[in-house]
Amino acid sequence: MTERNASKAQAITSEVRRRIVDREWRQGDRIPDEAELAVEFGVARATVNKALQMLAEEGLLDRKRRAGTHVTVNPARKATLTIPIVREQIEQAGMEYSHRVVAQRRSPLPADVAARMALPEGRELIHLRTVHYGDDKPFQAEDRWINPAAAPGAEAVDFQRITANEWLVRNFPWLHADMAFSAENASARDARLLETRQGTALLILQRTTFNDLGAITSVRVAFHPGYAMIATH
Amino acid sequence: MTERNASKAQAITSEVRRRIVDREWRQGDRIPDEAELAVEFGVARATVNKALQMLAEEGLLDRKRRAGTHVTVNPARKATLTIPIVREQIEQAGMEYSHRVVAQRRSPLPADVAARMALPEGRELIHLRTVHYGDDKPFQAEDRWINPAAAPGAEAVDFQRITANEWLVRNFPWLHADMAFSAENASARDARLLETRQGTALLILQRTTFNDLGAITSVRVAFHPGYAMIATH
DNA sequence: TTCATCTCTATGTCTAAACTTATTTTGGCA
DNA sequence: TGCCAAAATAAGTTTAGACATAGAGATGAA
Repeated sequence: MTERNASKAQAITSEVRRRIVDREWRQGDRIPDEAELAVEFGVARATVNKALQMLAEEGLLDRKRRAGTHVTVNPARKATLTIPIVREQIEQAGMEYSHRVVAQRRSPLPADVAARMALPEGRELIHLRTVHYGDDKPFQAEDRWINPAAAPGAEAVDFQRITANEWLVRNFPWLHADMAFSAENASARDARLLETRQGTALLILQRTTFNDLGAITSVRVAFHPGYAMIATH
Repeated sequence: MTERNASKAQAITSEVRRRIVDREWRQGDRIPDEAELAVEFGVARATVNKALQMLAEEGLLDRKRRAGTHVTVNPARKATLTIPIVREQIEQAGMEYSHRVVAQRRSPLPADVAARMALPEGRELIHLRTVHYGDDKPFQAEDRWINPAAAPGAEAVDFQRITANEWLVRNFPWLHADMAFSAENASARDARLLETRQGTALLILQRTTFNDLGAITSVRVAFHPGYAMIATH
């Protein structure tokens, strides 16, 4: 057993992980079944089940009824990204947060955003452009569309006082989200808002969220040059 | 209850999620404790516990002993990214996969990579540059360092036949990984390998993996222009 | 042979009950 | 009033046992 101060299930995941990493159990091998491991570790089968399910979710094990549990051959591993709230992220970095609403109006939806939101092109939504600053240096520029049909009350909010993201996240939890990372050369507008040169490579995060009434919001976030989105596993 | 054909725990997560989305339970509200919900749903407390733990992991609920379960106020939601194996990704898109090893040699570790791998600068590792193609169009260019101390046998592998990623992933499961996404303007080399123009914005994935012997490999992947990394939740 | 059907097995799920533990609440004491 | 210790509480974990079910393998019919 590897761990000391954890739950039994945790200790079992650690030990199984160790056996895989140390290649006692090779990729593709079938490992002993739950009942056997329960005996080996001196715990109930439910405990082994919990441990192995965790490792299966992690992508280290493949489990199938009747076929048993195998060490994954080609572990296409997963990473969890936490998308923080900008203000919290900036404040955690010890900087002073501020933001500026560059534009706020009702506008007809352009085709690309309409497709992402599964709404008809030309529908009038709230269109918002905001720049977020850390210690007065541009941190990210967001271009957001908000659907009042799925987020009633949005028209009445003063987004100078509370950021759209915070207001939405606090009031309209979503059921489903699409997300994509890409890179773009800064447009003239991006460059102006982020105080950089046109053409600079920017990390772009495009995210659309949905609840049972449809798309809530779709946002394109352009991060300041050099920004890296970190994930650890 | 919302779901029909799922487990009881699943049905409970759906129903609780619905109550939150429909704002029957508002952000910050304390929800009934496990015992009460168990009675309401007519299941054992363990089943409610499982359901609520799932929602807590998702970031929708905050749970504390004695204090009870609350709807998260500022859900900084998580997204799971699956980092696929290039070849599988290309083949799944219906394209024909091929790759070319541009360079393979032992070289002294530069400072930035050394820092990421927690190895001394100047240590001689295997350095590999590979381009992966889909239907003969460049898909990604990778610049990889492999530590034979953590991945014994790496020197003897013919990386023309099997890609480094596949060989490593199949033979050396990792315990820990660091990952970062960023954007860079294509260098002259990037541009040549990806058959694009210098300065084009490229999505860069930087990943370092570790096992109990230390850093296994550190790789910088430059995707072809326009590539987007997708996550759904 | 090939296909359909049956059987069996390892995982999936649930339950009731017990015990553990973090944390809040309280109540007593100074 | 302020502080500390004790009690209470809600979640965390485990257990033994049961039943459900996917799906691999065996069996048998065509």
